[in-house]
Amino acid sequence: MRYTAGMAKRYWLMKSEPEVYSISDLEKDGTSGWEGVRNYQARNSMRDDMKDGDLVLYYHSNAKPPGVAGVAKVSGPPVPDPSQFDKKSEYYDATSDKAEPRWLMARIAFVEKFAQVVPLDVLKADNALTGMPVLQKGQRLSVQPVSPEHFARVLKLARAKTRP
DNA sequence: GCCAACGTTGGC
DNA sequence: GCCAACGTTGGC
Repeated sequence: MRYTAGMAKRYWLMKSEPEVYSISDLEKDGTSGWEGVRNYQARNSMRDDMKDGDLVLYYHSNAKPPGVAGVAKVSGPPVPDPSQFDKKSEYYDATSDKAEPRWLMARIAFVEKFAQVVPLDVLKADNALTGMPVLQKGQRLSVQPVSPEHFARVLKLARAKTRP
């Protein structure tokens, strides 16, 4: 799919540890549910604000180097996170009601894997990205809003990377 | 592996 | 409702 910054209503950044689920895993699977978020602010974003077609910066945390590895898009409406009802899952939540699930998750689809990760230190060094939430010290939120300007800038940095 | 920052829990 | 203790995140 061809896309440009500016075509989505809203932009997001989602963090994943690549050893757990990387952009390449998403590429292989095509789509994926964003299971295991147990933070209310992140859940609220997925439940209330993420809409079909919104574009997502796919961020690799706890990686070498950490940084934005590609782009995904929100696919369809939020759905209950199945892991909350799975007793074998580390994300099992005995207090969640099946009729009124506590944890809703976004579904996302693969869009693009960057030729090279745009590393965190490059993001931090870029004046146009001042104020971007992921760059703030102590920012642990796994689902974050991104401004259209910041999204476009990160895409540009990804495109500017020299190819091997 | 360390540890600062942060969110959640639970005693009171 | 306060806040200390605890668990987790995530860069380094």
